[in-house]
Amino acid sequence: MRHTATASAPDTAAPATGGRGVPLSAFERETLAVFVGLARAVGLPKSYGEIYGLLYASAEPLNFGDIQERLGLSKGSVSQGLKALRAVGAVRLAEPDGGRTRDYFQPETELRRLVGGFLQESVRPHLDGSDRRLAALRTHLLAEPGSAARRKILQTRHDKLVRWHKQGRAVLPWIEKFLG
Amino acid sequence: MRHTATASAPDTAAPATGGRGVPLSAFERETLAVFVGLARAVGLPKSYGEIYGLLYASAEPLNFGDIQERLGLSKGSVSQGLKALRAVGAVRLAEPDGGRTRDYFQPETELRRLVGGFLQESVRPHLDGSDRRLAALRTHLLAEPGSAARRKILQTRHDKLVRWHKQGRAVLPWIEKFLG
DNA sequence: GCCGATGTTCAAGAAAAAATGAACAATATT
DNA sequence: AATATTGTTCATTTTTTCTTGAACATCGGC
Repeated sequence: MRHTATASAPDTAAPATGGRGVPLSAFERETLAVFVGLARAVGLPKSYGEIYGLLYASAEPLNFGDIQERLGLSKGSVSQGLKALRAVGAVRLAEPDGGRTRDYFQPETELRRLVGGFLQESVRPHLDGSDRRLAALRTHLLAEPGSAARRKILQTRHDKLVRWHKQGRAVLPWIEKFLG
Repeated sequence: MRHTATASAPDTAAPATGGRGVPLSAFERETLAVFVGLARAVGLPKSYGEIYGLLYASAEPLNFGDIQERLGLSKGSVSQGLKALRAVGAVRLAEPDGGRTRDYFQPETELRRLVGGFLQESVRPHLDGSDRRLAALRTHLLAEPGSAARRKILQTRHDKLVRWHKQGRAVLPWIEKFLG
């Protein structure tokens, strides 16, 4: 970490992006932008993208305080962001180096792991959730009123939906392999 | 459409989900739920999922008024939703049948087209946007200060990022083919 | 065992996204 | 052409999501 200025900071007009410590270089800012965009595209909060981006643009591991200072984020955001990013395997602890007492963080830079973690943590659950819904659907379909023809069509639709689901599941491992 | 009750409706306490016309059947509600979930997972508004879901659960094509009534959505939402869904190729016009004057809508039910349209309309643009960013990054990287070792690391990171990008692009057509 | 330094949790505030509705356009009907 | 019907646009309101900050844990050193 750079120095104090943690709780005693006189609220020095925190600019849009960028904390009070060492300001971000052009390289860093652009890298952040890339990952913020990516995060949003994937439905993650901007701050997560910033955190990952900062780590990615950093040759050395950073600790909690570094991240907070340089990005000008609240402790809460940094804490939650790191937690989530670690959960999907996008961020890891650096090996505990000798004298250091605080945890230092590094980005996972292998695309395969990154995507794998994301699919595992974010996509799978969705698929599983739908599984239950689809089962329920099958039941309700039987109770659906209407002509035989109508029923037939809905039947077909439902079958297709189930098939989609299976295909969806099937592509995942495939994608991972492709990126390996 | 069913009947009047358009502008003259006495604001009959519109329930959470469900309009004033024919209420949704269990089958329809569950189907909606599936697609609302899917929409959210993909970053689309809930209402888009509802619209597509309703069409999907419908054996016959529906028109603007049908959709608005059954879902209890505002005209604005239905209009925008249909527009967006048509833009990604998820919804199509039913062939103009004889006497009908209004447009009737149908869901696209081929997974390949659906996903293809989405990738084309939503993912591609993101990739293209990043392309420019990455170019800028390369420039800034040269201006980045620090030791040779540090520069080397950042260089590597950046190269990896560019490679990811290429791989990302490469998987897309592949996914489409897989779902064909 | 107490203190200080680090981190976490979560209620409340801020920001972003989506839905609404009313004014406006377009199209069909008479 | 006038009018009624259908659909679009967009400023405003509502809802959802993200961020903040302060109270509360945890851990290491003394």
